Amino acid sequence: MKIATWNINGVKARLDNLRQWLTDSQPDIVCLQEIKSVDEGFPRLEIEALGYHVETHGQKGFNGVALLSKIRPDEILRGLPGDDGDEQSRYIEGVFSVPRGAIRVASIYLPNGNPPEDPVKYPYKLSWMERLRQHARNCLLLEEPLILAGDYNVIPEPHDCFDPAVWATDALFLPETRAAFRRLENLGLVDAVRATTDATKLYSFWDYQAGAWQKNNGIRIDHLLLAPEAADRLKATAIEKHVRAWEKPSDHVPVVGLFDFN
DNA sequence: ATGGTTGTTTTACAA
Repeated sequence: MKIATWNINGVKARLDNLRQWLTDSQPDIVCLQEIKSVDEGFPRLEIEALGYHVETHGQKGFNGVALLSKIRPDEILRGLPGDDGDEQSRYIEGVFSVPRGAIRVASIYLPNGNPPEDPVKYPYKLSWMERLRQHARNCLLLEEPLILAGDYNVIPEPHDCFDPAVWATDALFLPETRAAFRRLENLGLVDAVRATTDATKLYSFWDYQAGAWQKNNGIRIDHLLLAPEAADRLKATAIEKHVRAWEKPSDHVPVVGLFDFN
């Protein structure tokens, strides 16, 4: 079973790319971020025509997440628990039946947090990460395959970016950000890409500006974090970076995990 | 070299 995460930076602007990629890559479950659309604006019919079930948690103009799946989910949770006042659409979770039980898959768009000196943005990022940790801790009690996939807006380690000095004061790489990400991992969650390769210069995002793609000036911020029950089933991962060279690309590329749940 | 780009029912802001 192929499970992917992709920040598409606007589903309407990226519809041709999304259709091409779904047709080529044939993922079973796709976690999308930054659909930048309300639920009614999502190109549902076009995606359903390719054989996918569509669940969205949209928002006008910004943010917005979705789950596309070849099999229909049994349950859907919209919004990250822990703050009823949070208006931002950054979390959707689905439960899917597999031969030996059920898997739980979340699409996560973790707050960017920049600029870090902003009185609201960076504290919001850190509190959102703590809410995610609390929710993940509860999910782990179920002892089922859990896959938390998305744009974490976190560069976990210096070798996950082209030039650590450039990112030293950025909300994606500040020590407090990385520590919060480690607290999440320390629950027992495994970074799928790092579990399957020692390769360096693996990136999932290249800025549109200053020729970042051409210079391979990228960062790795899109991650699949796996509960032990999912990590035990992980066979391979891939970062589908060829998509970044397409016409009108997103600044992120799909990151996929291949699992055997049979 | 203090630049550069993309998306959004935009005309500012987020990334």
